[in-house]
Amino acid sequence: MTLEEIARLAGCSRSTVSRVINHDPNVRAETRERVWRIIKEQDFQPNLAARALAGRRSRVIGLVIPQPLSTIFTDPFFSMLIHGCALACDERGYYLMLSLVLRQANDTYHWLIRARHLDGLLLAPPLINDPFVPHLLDKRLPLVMIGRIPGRTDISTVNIDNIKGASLATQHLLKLGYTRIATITGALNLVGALDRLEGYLCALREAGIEPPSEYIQEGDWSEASGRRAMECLLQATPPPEAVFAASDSMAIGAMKAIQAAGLMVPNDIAVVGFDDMPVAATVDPPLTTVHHPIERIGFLAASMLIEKLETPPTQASWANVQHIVLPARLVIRMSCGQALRCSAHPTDV
Amino acid sequence: MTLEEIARLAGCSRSTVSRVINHDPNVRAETRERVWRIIKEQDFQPNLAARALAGRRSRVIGLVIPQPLSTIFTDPFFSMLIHGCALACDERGYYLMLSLVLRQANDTYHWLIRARHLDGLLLAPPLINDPFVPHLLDKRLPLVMIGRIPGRTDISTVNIDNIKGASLATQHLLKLGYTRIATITGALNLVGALDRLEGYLCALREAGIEPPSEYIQEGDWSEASGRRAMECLLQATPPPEAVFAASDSMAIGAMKAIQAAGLMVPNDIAVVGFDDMPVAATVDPPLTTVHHPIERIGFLAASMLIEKLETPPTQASWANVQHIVLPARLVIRMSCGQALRCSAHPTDV
DNA sequence: CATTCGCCTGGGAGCGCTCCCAAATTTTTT
DNA sequence: AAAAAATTTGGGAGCGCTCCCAGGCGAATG
Repeated sequence: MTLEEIARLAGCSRSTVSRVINHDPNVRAETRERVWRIIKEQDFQPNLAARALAGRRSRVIGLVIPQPLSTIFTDPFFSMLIHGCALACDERGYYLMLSLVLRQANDTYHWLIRARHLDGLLLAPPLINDPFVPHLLDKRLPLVMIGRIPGRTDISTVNIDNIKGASLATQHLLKLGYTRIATITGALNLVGALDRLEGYLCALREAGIEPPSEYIQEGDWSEASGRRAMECLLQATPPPEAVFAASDSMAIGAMKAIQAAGLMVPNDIAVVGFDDMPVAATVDPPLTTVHHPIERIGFLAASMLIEKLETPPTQASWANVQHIVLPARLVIRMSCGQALRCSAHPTDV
Repeated sequence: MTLEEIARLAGCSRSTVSRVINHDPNVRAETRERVWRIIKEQDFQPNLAARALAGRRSRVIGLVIPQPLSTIFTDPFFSMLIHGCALACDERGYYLMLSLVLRQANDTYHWLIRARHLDGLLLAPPLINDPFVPHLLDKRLPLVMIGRIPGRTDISTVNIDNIKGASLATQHLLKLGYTRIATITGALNLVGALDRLEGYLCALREAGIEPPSEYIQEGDWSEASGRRAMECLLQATPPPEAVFAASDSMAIGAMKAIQAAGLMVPNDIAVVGFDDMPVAATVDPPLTTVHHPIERIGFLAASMLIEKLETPPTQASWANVQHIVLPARLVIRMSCGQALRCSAHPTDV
């Protein structure tokens, strides 16, 4: 089944059918309807390879997550991100290709791009100074970054306001009266982790507090690392009264360490997380955290990229760089100790 | 950069370059080398869309995992499976497309297949009586199943011997002297879970033991479900001395339930898992389990599919159905209590 | 030495679309 | 009513490959 055959059945030409499929407005309403009816009737799908070859675009966009497969497929963060991207692609008739990094990242993407298989790229937060990014830009491949990249304003980005979010969380702890506030950071070779650390520091300094260096522990986003970091924090003298963890997983790890030490959250030590992942609401006690609309970010990034792809490069393409920064919002639950300071129910270790 | 240009640089014709790229033996060695050199020099990649259009195949195979995204991206099982498939594809110059099920599965795949975007499909274990499978077969799309599908021998499969594996695990517990052996099954709408249950039952019956129905608890593969199931088992009178869990996650959940009840593994209750995921070796106590070479299974399934695709359909295609069943192997660690019955070190709850 | 056979090589004919221009049709204007 | 303008339609020319057939060349054969 081809365009030509549909055209024959509809009593018009190949070109008209093509116009209908591509939503070209220059088709008489009546003709359009007739053609659509035949297309539906025959359950016709245009051949993607032919479209790609003739139209010089594949309608496939790649999502690159510079992390090992085992991380991508274990952290629900990525599941949500991918879901958001996939939804946007679906809505606009694009295909999302997860670029699975097996060999050298450079090679693989380079390959796909050169083979004209990819129209554009979504790039999840790369490591700081990732050599891959300049490599991609040189190719002038349409690119949207999820997360910001310091020192470059020529790449479109979608991001949450990490600094503000971390600030909000820390300020909330300050407001509750805690002064010995520690933090467990994410992996510090990621901009997001640095930003959250900065937000934490800013909030404390604004309150005139300079945290001792032992109050700043580096994690790697995982629950296990949160647990280890908290174990270190418990050794500090004096130990902190509250902890801001840069991710919910780490916050949960920290809570487990606290509970394993025979202490209680939030009565003995308050904990605040970041990301507001689904688990945050169901752990015990429910975790106070900063909401991070990951799925929405993925959706926006993919939409932005598709928009770019479909806008003819009339204006200088360097000019239409956009930066979307979504506001962070604090979700107050029990783990920070607000109303709960006297009514906590014991946890079931 | 096109075939034609490479040909010009190499002083030969488009056809010859095409032959070189496609490893056609009918090219003089000297010419072949010269052409390869130019290709490397120019960093040339043939246009995929053109190849797909002219060659009537896309070199893209789809991997369908009939599970919600959140499951796929959370269970390391799938990460390993995907990795295996991706490696095989990479090796043979194919692309793996994860088919993300957003809307109706039927629709999405139907779509991709009709648009000639997919040459073949890898299908991870579908639910029993999944209406999707017959749908796919009607299309005569090359298909390889990971896991078996009862009552159909016309689909190629790659699988581990689940029945034998579960038997081995149960027999091992019997050999250690346990007689009150319970099981935590996987989700029973999956063939794999049924097979593992069957293996467990067979082993017990061979030993002349008929387990009471309360010794058989259904889980859903998750750690949480293992924990819940174990809590039920602990209520049984008399409680079991040993538990065979149909997955490592559930086994770990069970161990946590046992430890939370103030009992010890394996001294009070022995636990055996299934899958031998990386965590199995690192939990405390290390988990005795059945090795499941998931990555290898993915690799084999993808290789088999590609083989099918590249074999011209000379012989009746219905005839070349293959079933690979990999043997299961027991990995004995500490959690079953073997040597450990008197030397267990306490766990750090 | 002419003939046959094998091995290489070149080029034509598409694959099923999109893009573009020109022709046909309709609508608006004078 | 004819002319001009706007709208709608048709078909040619590719996109960059693969497939196939025909032709060139040298070695083996009679």
